[in-house]
Amino acid sequence: MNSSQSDASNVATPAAKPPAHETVYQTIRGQILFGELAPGQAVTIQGLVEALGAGMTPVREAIRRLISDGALMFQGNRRVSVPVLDKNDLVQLIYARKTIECQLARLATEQVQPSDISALEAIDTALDQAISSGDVAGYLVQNYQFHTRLYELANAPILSDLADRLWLQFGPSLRVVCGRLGTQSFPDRHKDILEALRRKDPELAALAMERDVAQGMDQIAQGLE
Amino acid sequence: MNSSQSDASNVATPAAKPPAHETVYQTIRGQILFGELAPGQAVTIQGLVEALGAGMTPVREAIRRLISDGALMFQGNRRVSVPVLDKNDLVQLIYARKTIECQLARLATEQVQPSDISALEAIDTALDQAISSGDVAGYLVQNYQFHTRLYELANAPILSDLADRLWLQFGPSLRVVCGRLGTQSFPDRHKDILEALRRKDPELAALAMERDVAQGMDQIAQGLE
DNA sequence: CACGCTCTAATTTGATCATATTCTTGGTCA
DNA sequence: TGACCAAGAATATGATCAAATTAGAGCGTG
Repeated sequence: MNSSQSDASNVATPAAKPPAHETVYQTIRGQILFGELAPGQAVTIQGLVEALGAGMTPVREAIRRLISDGALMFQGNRRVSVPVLDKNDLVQLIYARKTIECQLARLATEQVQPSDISALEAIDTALDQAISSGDVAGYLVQNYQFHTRLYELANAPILSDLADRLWLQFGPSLRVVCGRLGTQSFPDRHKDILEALRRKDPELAALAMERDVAQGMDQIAQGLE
Repeated sequence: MNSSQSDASNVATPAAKPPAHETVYQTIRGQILFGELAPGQAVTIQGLVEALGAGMTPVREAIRRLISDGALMFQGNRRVSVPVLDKNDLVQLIYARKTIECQLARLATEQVQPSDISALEAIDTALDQAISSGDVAGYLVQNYQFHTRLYELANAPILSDLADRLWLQFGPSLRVVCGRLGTQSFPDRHKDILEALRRKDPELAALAMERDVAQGMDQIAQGLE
């Protein structure tokens, strides 16, 4: 009868430890968005089991989720790899991002509070610092954070999920491009988005978002040669 | 020598039996789209294990995929259920369906072949028969088939995946509505889509698709009271 | 004689299952 | 009413089976 656990865990556990498969999922997801996994790279279950020190079942479940997300690809035989985008994929992603994320920007504008704007400004400041210091990984994280936080404001979980899915698909390619070009050439469209939020002008926000999306996807397109 | 399998199995096995988790996934997916699972219904792993006669691991993986698809919902504690749509969800689904599926209709129109139109007409005929005979399940299947086949023509896998995801989310609710109202009140917009395909007019196809989507989603909206 | 091809064996990896552990829940008793 | 307890379900592990890729040896040919 060890009291180490039962203590105060009855009514409300403040942070009921996340299941292993969730932790594994978030870890791999982060690696795909920001980190080690590059387009075309093969992903093995047993490799992840050893790398993450997790069991086999949680890793398998996480991989299934990521395949469903479009973040990983099931290669017909039993191989799994990070997808490589072609021109056609990119055109589709551009269309989807523009329609979905512009709408999220509109919805967010209608509901935004001053405190929300402050939080986004803080992220944008961190983003600027990452750019000026050439911190590619930091840039990617802050950029993703900015969009994610903005979309949370829209109170539109279904559209936000769709946007997340899209980010997982172009994330690896964006990382490769940024790794090649560095952070020097990013005019910051987020200032325009923030200005639109302050004015509470949905169409202006959508326009700024469209430019931001176009710019980011252009980077990737150039990276494809 | 039976040529069913061994023939030419060196280079490319034509139908190398799908893994169990794939089979289970497709089965549950079908049940969500057309069948037994209603919005709000609880789904247990062990229940599916017994119902499908499958092992536990494949069922778990299939459920993770379906949760990622938005077809099932993870209820915080370890419970899983079929999501219930509210008004806000429906508004988002309508926007996403219109933008994604209209674009798919445009792309399909640009690439459609006469044989493709014939195949779609055959599906539409079967759909009409299902409507006139009051076969709700048949209507749902043929309707889904019509859209899926059309989207395959667009040669846009990323957008098609997004559309599939959306269908999985409103599928259960559509089924409930159809079960209540029967099949009598469905003016068939597919004829307009087929006409646009024959004329190779992308914008006309997009318009017809928008009407079809609006009509279907309207049914669900009325079902929500 | 050397180069290349194919068939086979071994290793690596994925798929599945049986089982132990942990957590939620509903009932029961003080 | 509140807390404890038991039952059932989900999570997680490791082992086992099956499939596929790779490496290597043997054979044939230029």
